[in-house]
Amino acid sequence: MGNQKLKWTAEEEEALLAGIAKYGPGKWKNILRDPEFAPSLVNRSNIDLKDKWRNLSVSGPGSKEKLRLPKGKALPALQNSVAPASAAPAVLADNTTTDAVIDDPSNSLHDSKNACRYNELIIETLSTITDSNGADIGTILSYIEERLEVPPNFRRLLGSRLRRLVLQGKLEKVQNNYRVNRDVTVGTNPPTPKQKDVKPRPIQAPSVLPSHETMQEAAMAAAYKVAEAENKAFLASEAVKEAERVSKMADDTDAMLQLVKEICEQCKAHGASLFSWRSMSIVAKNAFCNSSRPL
DNA sequence: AGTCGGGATAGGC
DNA sequence: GCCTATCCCGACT
Repeated sequence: MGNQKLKWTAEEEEALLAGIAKYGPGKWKNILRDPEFAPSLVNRSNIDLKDKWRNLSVSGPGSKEKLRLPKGKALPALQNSVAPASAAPAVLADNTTTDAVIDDPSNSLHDSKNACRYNELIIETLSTITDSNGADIGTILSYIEERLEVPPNFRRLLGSRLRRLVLQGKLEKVQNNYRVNRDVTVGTNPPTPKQKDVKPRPIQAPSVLPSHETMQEAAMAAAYKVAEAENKAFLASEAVKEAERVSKMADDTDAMLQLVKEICEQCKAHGASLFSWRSMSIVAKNAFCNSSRPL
C-alpha cells in the first residue's frame, strides 16, 4: 500500500537489536525514545520495529532457528504457547533441553527467560554424577558452575533447593552427600507440548524432492522443539521468580537470626528479666513475620 | 497510547 | 507465480 518500501539498513537493525537487548521486545516506544537508538531509527515507527522484530523472529540470525511457516499455518502448539509472539524470538535456542541451556552462553542463570529450572538441573546433575554415595554441595556447585554461568548467590540457592528436594523425598541426603532418591519417579519435567498437537503439515508430494519423510520429520522435530523451548522459557521465568523469593527470605531470615543472637548475647550479658525476654520474643516474632512476607 | 496479530502489497526471484 | 519484507489496519489492554 501507499508508501515505498524502505529497506532496513544494518545500522537500523543493529539499533533495534541493541534496543531490544536493553529494554526487551515489545518496548518499541522506549527504544525509539532512547537517545542511543533514536538517531538510527528516525525513519521508523514503533510498528515498524515490531514488524521488523517479527520478521527477524522467523528468519535470519536472530531467529534462533524458529520454524518459518506459511501464512495461516502456524502450528497449534505455537499458537498455544505461553509467550507472546513478540517475546518469542527473544532468546531460546531451539534445542533447549537443559543441555542446550548450558551450551548457549546467552542462557545463563542471570537471564530470567533462560534460567534453568533448578530442581531439574540439580537432579540431572546428580544423575550424571555416578558416584553411588552421591555428591556434596560443593561438588554439585562446581559441576554446575563448569557448565553454566551462575548468579552470585547460587550456592545459597542451591543449598535451599537441595534441602527442599530432600524434604520432598526427591533426593536423599547421606551425611553431607546428596543423591537422587531412586524410589521416586521425579516429576520435575515440565509439561511438554503434546506430540499430537504438532502435526506435520500436509505436503503436496513433489516428485523431485530428495527425501519427503526426512523433511516431515525435520519439520516435526523443529516445531516440537520450538514449542518446548517456549514452554521452558515460561517455566524458567517462574522458577527464577520463586528462587528470588526464596533467596530474599533466606537473607531476611539470616538477618533476623543474627539480630536474635545479638539480643540474646546482650540479655545474657545484662541478666535479662522475664519481662525483657518476653518483650524480646515479641519483637523477634514481629520481625520474623515482616521478613517472611511475600515480596 | 502502546502493542499485537492479521492481512495487503511491493519487490525480487 | 511464489516468497519475503514491509506497510497498514483494526482490536485489544
